[in-house]
Amino acid sequence: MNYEMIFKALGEYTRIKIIKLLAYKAMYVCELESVLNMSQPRISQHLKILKHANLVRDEKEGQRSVYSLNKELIHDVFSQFTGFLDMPLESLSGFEQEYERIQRLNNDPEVICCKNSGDK
Amino acid sequence: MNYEMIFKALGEYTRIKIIKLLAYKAMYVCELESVLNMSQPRISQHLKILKHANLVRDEKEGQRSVYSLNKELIHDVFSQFTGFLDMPLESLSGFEQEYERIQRLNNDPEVICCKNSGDK
DNA sequence: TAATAATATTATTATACAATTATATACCAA
DNA sequence: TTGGTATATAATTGTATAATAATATTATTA
Repeated sequence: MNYEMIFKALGEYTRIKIIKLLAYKAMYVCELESVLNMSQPRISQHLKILKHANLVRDEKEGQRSVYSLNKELIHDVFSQFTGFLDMPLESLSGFEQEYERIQRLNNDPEVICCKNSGDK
Repeated sequence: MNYEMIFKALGEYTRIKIIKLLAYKAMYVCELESVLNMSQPRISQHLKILKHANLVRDEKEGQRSVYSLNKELIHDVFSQFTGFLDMPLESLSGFEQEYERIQRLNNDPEVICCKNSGDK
């Protein structure tokens, strides 16, 4: 689960509006266009970003595309990120070096940083 | 609750690392600096963004600052955003025009968009 | 098959963001 | 009160992102 990509996709006003509308109901691009009163390329490009983050799905219907919200992913990313924060550091891939450096800090705070009185 | 600001703050790799470390324990800037092995201004600037989003708090301790994670906000933003998605459109401030345009679409699909056969 | 509709993609431009370097501020200790 | 430590801010540069305008692609229909 790529938190950075998903939160980045969520962190933009136009995309939040699109997500909210798709939460209401699945829509064609042209419907989003009229409802949001925004240009078609603008909508399409934001939909592309949301799709890459797996936040929406699309289905071809002739010449149209119906976009729908992937609510499960939103639920999952929230619960998994909460779990990620609660997980012990030493068991997290991607934090090996950080965990090592924290251990070194715990053992010998003077050497690494905060030269004066290493205890808070 | 400013979803855009909060999700944007969450959507960056360095900040995710900082958040994870602060979830482990509150830390000084200089500790984050050594643990993440990143420059001090880089850390400080990301902390500033996180603080503006209310994701972290800081407390002065002499010349140092202890930063700690605001876990409640993370929990709140997740649950409130889920609620936001489930909320009926008509009761949402900021979606008045969109709601109106959707109603118009429902009444007369031909006029607004998707010229050919307005039903999916 | 020509014309149009719906969507996607590309090019361009302007703005936002991240990282670095340099500097400033505040606190502490000798 | 001088020197050093911890943090913050400012200036700069490079990259990423968003919006628009223009074009391409695909499906539909006349």
